[in-house]
Amino acid sequence: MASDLPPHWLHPRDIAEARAAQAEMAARLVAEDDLPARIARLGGADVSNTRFDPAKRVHAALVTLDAASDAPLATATETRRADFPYVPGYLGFREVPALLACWARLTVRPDVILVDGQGMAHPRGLGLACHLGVVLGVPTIGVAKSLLVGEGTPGPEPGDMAPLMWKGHRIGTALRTRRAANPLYVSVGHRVSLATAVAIVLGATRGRRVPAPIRAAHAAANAARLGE
DNA sequence: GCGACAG
DNA sequence: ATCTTGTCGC
Repeated sequence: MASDLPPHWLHPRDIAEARAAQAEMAARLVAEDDLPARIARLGGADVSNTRFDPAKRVHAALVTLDAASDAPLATATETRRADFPYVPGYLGFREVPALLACWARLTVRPDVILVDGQGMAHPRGLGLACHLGVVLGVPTIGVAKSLLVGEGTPGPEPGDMAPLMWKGHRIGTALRTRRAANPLYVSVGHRVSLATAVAIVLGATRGRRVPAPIRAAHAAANAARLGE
């Protein structure tokens, strides 16, 4: 399993090496639909950090929810020392390792994972969601609460959207999921088209700004940090 | 050279 | 990401 993964994804020595690894992963990225026609289970991924922690720990969480009821079907968390610092544009190298550990122990696997971070709406088209998706070979969607690059402002009503543009090309969709709340920035992660990604996110929102799978993952990651 | 900058 | 209560608005 780990044998056919890019050689540098785990511990790049420096930014230049990380960039090269992203280029390798970008070459494997699939931006078209290649997932079940009917999504029965939705996954959520998130990582929380401990402020001023000398051990530099990260607390990752992966959850699987029943797509129709939002009922939790499985949860896995992993706490470990971050082996890579937070550098805008290279978040995957900091968070993916712990998320892989979660995936290994997740008893019920989702059809697609909603990731708290950018997908292709990234300087080199390889945000956290793409990174996780390519390494796992699983469909993923990037759902960010703020921008890394690009611009686009949707109308005020839930469901309103605007193309997320950057340097003359479309990299995602700025989506209003709740009135009077900042938009969400949805982009392709892996094996999902942008249109499908947006439809899935909207379908998991239900009146709240952040879709249920990510809210659940966020709660699980915080529990892991505050608990033991 | 000066900002901007997911989590 | 994290530090933090009440408060304004739909």
